[in-house]
Amino acid sequence: MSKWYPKNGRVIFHVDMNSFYASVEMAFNPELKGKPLAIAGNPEERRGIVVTSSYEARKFGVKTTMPVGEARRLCPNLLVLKPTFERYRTASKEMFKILSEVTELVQPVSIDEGYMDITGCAEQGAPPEIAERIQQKIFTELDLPCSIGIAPNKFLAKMASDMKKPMGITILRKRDLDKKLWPLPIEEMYGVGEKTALKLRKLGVKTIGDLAHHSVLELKQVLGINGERLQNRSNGIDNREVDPDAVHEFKSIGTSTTLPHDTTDETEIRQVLRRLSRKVESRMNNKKVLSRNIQLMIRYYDRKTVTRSKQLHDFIATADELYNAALLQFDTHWNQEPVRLLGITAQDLAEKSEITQQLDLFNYEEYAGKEKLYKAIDDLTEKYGHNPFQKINLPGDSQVTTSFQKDFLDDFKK
DNA sequence: TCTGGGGTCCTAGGACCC
DNA sequence: TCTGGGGTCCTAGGACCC
Repeated sequence: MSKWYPKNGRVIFHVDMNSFYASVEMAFNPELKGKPLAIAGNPEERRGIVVTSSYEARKFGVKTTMPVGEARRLCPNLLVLKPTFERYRTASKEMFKILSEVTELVQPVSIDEGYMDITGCAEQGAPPEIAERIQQKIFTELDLPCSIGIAPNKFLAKMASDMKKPMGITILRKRDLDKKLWPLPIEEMYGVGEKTALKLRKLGVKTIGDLAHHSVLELKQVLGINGERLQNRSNGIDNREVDPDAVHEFKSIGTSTTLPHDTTDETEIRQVLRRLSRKVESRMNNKKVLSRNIQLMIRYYDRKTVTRSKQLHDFIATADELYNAALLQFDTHWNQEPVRLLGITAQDLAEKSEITQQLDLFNYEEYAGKEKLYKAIDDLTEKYGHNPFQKINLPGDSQVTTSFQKDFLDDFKK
């Protein structure tokens, strides 16, 4: 047992669902099983790229991000379904529930993958046995295949889960690096994308092993701090912890849409911005957050993309406020060329409850029962769709309390 | 056949302050 | 007459991931 649970080390799992969206659709409709299937948007709306495909489709060369037209050409019998995110979210929740039964140290990283730290799970058996049980449970209860990587840290676990698919379980120990990790082409390393791979190739780095043994000085010159980090990873060094709370600490909420056709029509553009604002508003409401920095993204007909953001004086959350902030950015920065995509992202987020507590800065304790006050504010927020008090929440704010707010607070004075 | 939509992290320059 | 060094905030954009 000590062989599996070292005194000075960790045992990390990376659980990766195999072709998740396609597998969920197959679980939902078993008639799809065994058939070449792709999940993709609507080509008429220019959203027609493959998001996920079944292994049967992959045999024909169908790949993620491939336009549907090309996928159909490669695989004439391809079945194409639009994504049904509700199903995926439900399946995802069930999957993570199964992981949580093993340990609470589960960190979801996306809808279909997550890390687990099972260092303290010795009494549940050896790691490969635990992995096997998890895999079987997800398969029998949810009808979904997954691969699991077992390693002493996140990076190696991630690389391991990729090595055998579908339904693989792969152990990657430090002593296996030279045989299992280092021979892989540099492009397959997690964290190395197109640009970085190109730079590394220029340095003569062709494999992960080359990276592990390259001059760190040169790597830092070309890639900055990332060069050193990537080299550490390639040598199996990664101290990042499995953080179950990370999933709650989101930093931005954004939405974007590719227009059915490029446009310079400002009426149309405003309508789209309205729609995006409402969507961001509703997602912010769900997460009970406010934002103080709104970013507008414009992608032009030639795919050139600009982002323009602005730090605001107040925290905002309503669709109107989001729209106004986004429109201001648009009017200021649009270069009159045809627009292909628009996006609005709320950044610099803060929890509503924390902002409400800033009322304390204004010594509103003088008002009867804080809890009662907060309750009343919540009721008003519910009624109006936004917190009518947010404008007085920040110190140094030139905006004064409105008469409505004054009256309200006066009502609460003893 | 042209390339979606959701994110995170990092860098770099300018403004501003001490 | 010629300007250091450190720090933070803001903005824009790049790279990467699923």
